[in-house]
Amino acid sequence: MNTRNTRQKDIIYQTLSEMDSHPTILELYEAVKDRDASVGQATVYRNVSKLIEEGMVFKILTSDGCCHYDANSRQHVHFFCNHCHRLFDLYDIDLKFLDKQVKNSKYEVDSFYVLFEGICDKCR
Amino acid sequence: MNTRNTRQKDIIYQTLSEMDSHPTILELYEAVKDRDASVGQATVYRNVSKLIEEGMVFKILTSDGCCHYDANSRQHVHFFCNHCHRLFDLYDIDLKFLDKQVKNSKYEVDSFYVLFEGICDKCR
DNA sequence: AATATTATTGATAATTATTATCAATAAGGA
DNA sequence: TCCTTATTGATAATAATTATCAATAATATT
Repeated sequence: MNTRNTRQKDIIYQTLSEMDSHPTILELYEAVKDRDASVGQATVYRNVSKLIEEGMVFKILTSDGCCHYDANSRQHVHFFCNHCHRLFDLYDIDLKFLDKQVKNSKYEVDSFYVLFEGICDKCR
Repeated sequence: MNTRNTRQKDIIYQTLSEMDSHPTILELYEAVKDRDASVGQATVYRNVSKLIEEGMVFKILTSDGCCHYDANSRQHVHFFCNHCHRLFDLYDIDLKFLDKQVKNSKYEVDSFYVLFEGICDKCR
C-alpha cells in the first residue's frame, strides 16, 4: 500500500473545488474548518501539495507573497489587480497559439501559466 | 527631494544585470557582498522592491517557494525545470498574439508573465 | 471479521523568507 | 558648508512553510 484515501483529503479537495475564489492555504483552511473543525492546518498544507503532484490542483503565483490555489482545470489566464489585490480568472484570452508552441517545443512542457497584472475594471 | 540615488542601489542593480541566472534575494545578496561586503541583506530586499516598482527589475514566480529576480527587460518566457530546478529564459516563444489581446483588454494590463514548467532538454 | 502494518493525522516545534524598527549615516538642496 | 531627511545596517518581529512525533485510521493480510 502506497497512498491512502483519507476523509481529510476528500474534504480539502471538495472545499477547494467549490470555492470560486482562489484561496491561500489559510483561507482554504478556514473553509475546511467550517466543514470539519478537527482538520489541522498542516494537513491542509500536506494534501494540497499532494493534489498538486497529482495534477488535481494548481498553484497560482502572484506578486503578493503567498500562494493561491485553484482546483479548476479548464485552461485560463489569471488576472491580479495591483490595487485591490483581487485575483480572478479570464476565460476570454485565447491561448491556442501558445498551446501550439508548447507542443512543438524541444522541452517537455508539462504545464504553462499565464498571469496578467494591472488594474481591474472596478478599480479604475 | 523624494528619492535618492545610493551607491548600494547602483551596486545591486549592476550586479543583478550582469547575472545571467535568475537569482533569489539570497543569491543576489551573496553576489553583491563580493563587490561590497558592507551592504546589508535588508538593503538588498528594499532596493529590489524599489527597482520592481520602477520597472527596472521583474519578479519571477516559480513553484519552488522563493522568488527569483531578473533585470532583463526584453520580453521572454521563463522555463522552470521541475527536475533540476533550473530557471532559464526562452526567447523563441512568440508572444505577439498575447500582446495584442492584452492591448485590447478591458482591463488595464501593466505586465504579463508566462511561465512554462516541465523537464528541460538536459534532464530528459 | 479480526489483526497487523504503516501512511496519515493533529499538535507543535523548527525553519525560512520577508518586513518592521531604529539609531547612525549620507545624498543632495539651500 | 550646513541642514533636512531618505536610506542604511543591524537586528527584532512577523508570516509562511516544513519537520517532528506519538496517536490514529486506512487497507492488505489472515
